[in-house]
Amino acid sequence: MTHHSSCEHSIIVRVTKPSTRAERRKAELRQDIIDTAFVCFAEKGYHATGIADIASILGIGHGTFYRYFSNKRDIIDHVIDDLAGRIVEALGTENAPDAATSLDDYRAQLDRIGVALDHILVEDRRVAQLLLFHATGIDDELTARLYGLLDMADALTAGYLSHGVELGYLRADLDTTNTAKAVTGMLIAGIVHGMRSPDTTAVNGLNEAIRRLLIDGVRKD
Amino acid sequence: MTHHSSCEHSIIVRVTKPSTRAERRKAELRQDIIDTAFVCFAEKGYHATGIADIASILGIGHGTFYRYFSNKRDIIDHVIDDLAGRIVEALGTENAPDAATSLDDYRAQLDRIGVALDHILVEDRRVAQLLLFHATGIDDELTARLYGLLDMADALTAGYLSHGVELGYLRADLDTTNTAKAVTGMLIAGIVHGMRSPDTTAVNGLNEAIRRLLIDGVRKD
Amino acid sequence: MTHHSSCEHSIIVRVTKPSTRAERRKAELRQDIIDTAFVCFAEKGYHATGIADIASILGIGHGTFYRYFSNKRDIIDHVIDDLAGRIVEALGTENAPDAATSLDDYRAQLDRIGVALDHILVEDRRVAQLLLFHATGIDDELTARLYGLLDMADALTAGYLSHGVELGYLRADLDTTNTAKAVTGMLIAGIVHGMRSPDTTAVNGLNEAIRRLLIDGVRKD
Amino acid sequence: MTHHSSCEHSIIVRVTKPSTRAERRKAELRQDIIDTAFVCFAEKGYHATGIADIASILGIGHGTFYRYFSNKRDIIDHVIDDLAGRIVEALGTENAPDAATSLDDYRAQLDRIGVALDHILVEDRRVAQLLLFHATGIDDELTARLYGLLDMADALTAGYLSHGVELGYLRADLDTTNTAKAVTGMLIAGIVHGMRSPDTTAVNGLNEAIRRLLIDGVRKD
DNA sequence: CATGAATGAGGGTTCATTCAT
DNA sequence: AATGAATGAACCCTCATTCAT
Repeated sequence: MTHHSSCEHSIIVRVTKPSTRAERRKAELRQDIIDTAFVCFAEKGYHATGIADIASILGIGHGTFYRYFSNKRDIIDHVIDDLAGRIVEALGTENAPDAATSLDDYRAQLDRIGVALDHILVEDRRVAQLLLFHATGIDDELTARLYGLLDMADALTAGYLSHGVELGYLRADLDTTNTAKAVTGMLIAGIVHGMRSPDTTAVNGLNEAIRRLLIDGVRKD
Repeated sequence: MTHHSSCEHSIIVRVTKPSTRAERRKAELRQDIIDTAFVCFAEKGYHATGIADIASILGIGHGTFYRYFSNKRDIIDHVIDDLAGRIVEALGTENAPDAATSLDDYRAQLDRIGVALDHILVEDRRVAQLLLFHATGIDDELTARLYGLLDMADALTAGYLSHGVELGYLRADLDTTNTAKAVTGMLIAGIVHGMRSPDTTAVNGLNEAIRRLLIDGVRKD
Repeated sequence: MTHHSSCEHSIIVRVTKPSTRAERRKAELRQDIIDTAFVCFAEKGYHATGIADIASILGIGHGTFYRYFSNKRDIIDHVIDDLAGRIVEALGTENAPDAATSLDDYRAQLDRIGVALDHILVEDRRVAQLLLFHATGIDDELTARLYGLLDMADALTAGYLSHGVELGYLRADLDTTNTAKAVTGMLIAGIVHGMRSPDTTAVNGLNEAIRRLLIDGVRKD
Repeated sequence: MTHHSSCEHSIIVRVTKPSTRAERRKAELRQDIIDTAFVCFAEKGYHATGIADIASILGIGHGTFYRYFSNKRDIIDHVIDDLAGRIVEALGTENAPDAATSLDDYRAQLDRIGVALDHILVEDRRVAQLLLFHATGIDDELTARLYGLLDMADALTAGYLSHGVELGYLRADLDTTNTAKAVTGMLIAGIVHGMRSPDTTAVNGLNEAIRRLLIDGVRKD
C-alpha cells in the first residue's frame, strides 16, 4: 500500500533536486519496510516474524533494516503509528462530531462511521489482527500506546454523544464519557466478529443490532 | 501404583478421593505449576516467560516441569482451561438465565453478574491480562479456544436476553444473538478499563453507564 | 510383567532355600534386563535407547535398573558378554579344529560352521546389527572388547588353517595367522550381506563364492 | 587444509572460478567445517561431538555453523560425501579395471590398489574409524549411504574380476559378483587390522596373505 | 550506503542418575 | 528391594544485532 509509485520524471528533477531524490528513495524504502513489517506482524505475529523475513520479502539485506530502524522493537512502534494515522485519516472527513443535527442525521452518521471502520478494519482483516491480537502484550510501552488508541476512539465517540446531548436528541443525563467506552466496546466486538466470519449478512446483522441497542436499548417500550 | 493405600476408614473416603498421598502431591504440584505459569504468563507474557522462570519460582528443577507437561505450548492450554473453569464456576450460581422475572430483577441480576466478573477478572487483573493480552496470537489453535470462550460468553448473554424477551420485559423484536455479542463487547470494554484503572468509582461509573445503555439506549425519551 | 505375584506357598520353600529363591529371581530379572537391552540396542541403537525404554518394556520401574547395573554404559558390556557367550556356545560342538582330516572333511566342516554362524548372526539379524553397527564407536574400551571378539574369530580360523597345514591338505607355506584374518573378513562380509537381504539364494551364492575362493582362489587353473 | 591459496594470475582462473573473494572464503570455511567435523566425528564419535566442539576448534561462534549446515545431522552427510569423493579420487588413476592384461599385471594392480587404500584409509586411520565405527547406526538413511559405498567397492572389485575372466587369466566359472563381495570383505579386514596396529610389517603380511589367498586359495596344489 | 557473515545470549527439551518413600 | 519423582548438566538450535567489506 501507499507505494506512491516513485514518480520518475527523472532528468529534470534530478538537476533541480539532486539530494531530495535520494532522500525520497530513503523515505520510500522506510515506508516499504513499515508496510512489510505490518503485513508480517499481522499475519504471523510479532514474535514469529524475524527481521530477516521482512528484509527478504523486500529483497534487501537484513542489515539494511538497521539503517532505517534501530530495533525490532522500534519498528512495531512505527507500524502502529502508521496504522493510527491511516485510521484517523479514514475517519477524517465525516468525523466532525457536530455534523449531525437530528437523531436521523445521527443514525446516518453512525452508518458512515461503520462503513469507514469496516473499510480499514474488517475489509483488511490484518489491521484488526495486528491491533487486537499481535500487538498486545509485547511491551508495557506498546500497551500504553494501544490504550492511547482506545482512548482516542473513546474520546471521538464521546464527542458524538456530547454533541447529541447538546442538540437535545440524546438523553440529557447521558454519562457521555463512560457511555462512549461502552460504545467503543460494542464496535470492537463488531470488528472481532467481522474478522472471524467475513460473511456480510452476519456482519450487517451485528451492526444493526449495535445501532439499535445503542439508540433504543433492550427495554420493551 | 496404589501403593499400600494406607487403609483409612476406607469406605467413605475412598469414594471421594481414592488417591494415595503421592498422587495427591503430584496433583498439587501440577496445579501449582499451572498457577505459577498463569502468573508468569499474565505478568510477563507467554514469550517472555521461560520454563526455567516458572520452575525457579516454584523452587523445582526445570526438568520437573516436563514430568507434568509435555511442552511449553502444552501448559498454556491447561492454564486457559483452568481459567475457563474458574470463570464458569464463578458465574455458576447466579448464571441461571431464568432467574429474573421482571426488568428490576433483571437489573439486579446484571449487577450480580458484574460483581462476579469483577471478582475474577478485574480484582485479579491478571486473568484479563492473560486472556486479552498475552494469550492472543500465540497460535491458531489457542486463538480458536479463546474464540470459544467468547462464544460461550455470547451464548450466556443471549440466554439472558431470550429469557427477557419470553417473559416480555425485553423488546419482542430483539435480535438476541447479535445483541448478545454487542453486550459482551461492552462487558469486555468494562473489564479492560477496570484493568487499567482499578479505581472503584471509575469502574462503577462505567458499569452504570453500561447498564443504562443496555436497557434504555441513548435516545432521549 | 514377570511380577510372578510373589506366590506364597511360602513356608516350606522359604525354610529350605530362603536366599536361593530370591537370588534366582534376581538372576532372572538380571538376565531379562540384558535380553531386553540387547533387543533395544540392536533395533534402535545404543544412543537412541533410554534406560526408561528398557524398564518400561520389562514393566519395571527404571530406578530398578540401577539395582542390577550401575550404568547405562555398564549394561552394554554385559550384553556383549552375553552375546559372546552365545556365539561361542553355538560354535562349541563342531569347533574342534582337529575334526577334519581331509580336504573334503574340511569343506564339510566349513559348511557346518557357516550354518552355525547363520543361525546366530543372520537368522537373528539383531546380533549382527548390534555388533557391527550399534556397538561400534561407543567407547574405546568397548571397541577393544569387540576387537577381542574379532581376535577370537581370527584365532579360531587360524586353528582350522594350521590343522589343515599339519595334516597336509593345505598349502605348507600358508601364513595361517594372516590368512585367518582375511577369511574372517570374508565371513563378516557374508554376514553383512546376509543382514541386508535375507534372501536365501543370494546368501547361498555368496557363501559358495567364499568357500570356492577360500579353497581355490580366483586363478584360472 | 587448502586454506587461502588466494587469487593467482586472475584472468585464466576467473574463467574456471568466477567466484568473488567472499565466496571463496565462504567455500573455504565450509570445507574447514567439514574437515573439522570429520576429525571430531572420527575421533570422538558423532554423539560425543557437539556443534560447539567443532565451532570452538575452528575458532568460530557456534551459530556460524548453522549458516553453513542446517543440522548436526546435515553435516555428517557432507562429511561422508566428502570422504567418498576423496576415496574415489584416490583410486581414480589406477582404477581402470581393464589395465591388467595378465595375471602378473593383475598382481601389480592389486598392489597399487592396496597402496592407494592404505594411503587414505590406513595412513589416516580416522577415515576408517569414521566409516566403520562412528558412522554406523546413526540413521537408517546414513546406513543406506554406507551400504552404497560398500556396493561401490563391490562393483569396482567385480569389474576387475570380470576383466580377468574375459582376458582368460581368471577362472571362467568365477562368480564375479559374489566373489567381489568376499574380496571386499578381505580388504576391509585388512583396513581394520591396519587401523589397530599401524605396524608396517604386520600390515604387509596381511596384505600379502590376502593377495595370495585371492589368487591361489588355501589348497595345497 | 548496503550487505550479509559472524556472533552468542538465550531458550526449549532430553535423559541418565539419585534418593526418599 | 522396588519405585518413580526430582534433578540439572548438556545439547541443539534460533535470531536480533553488529560490523568489516
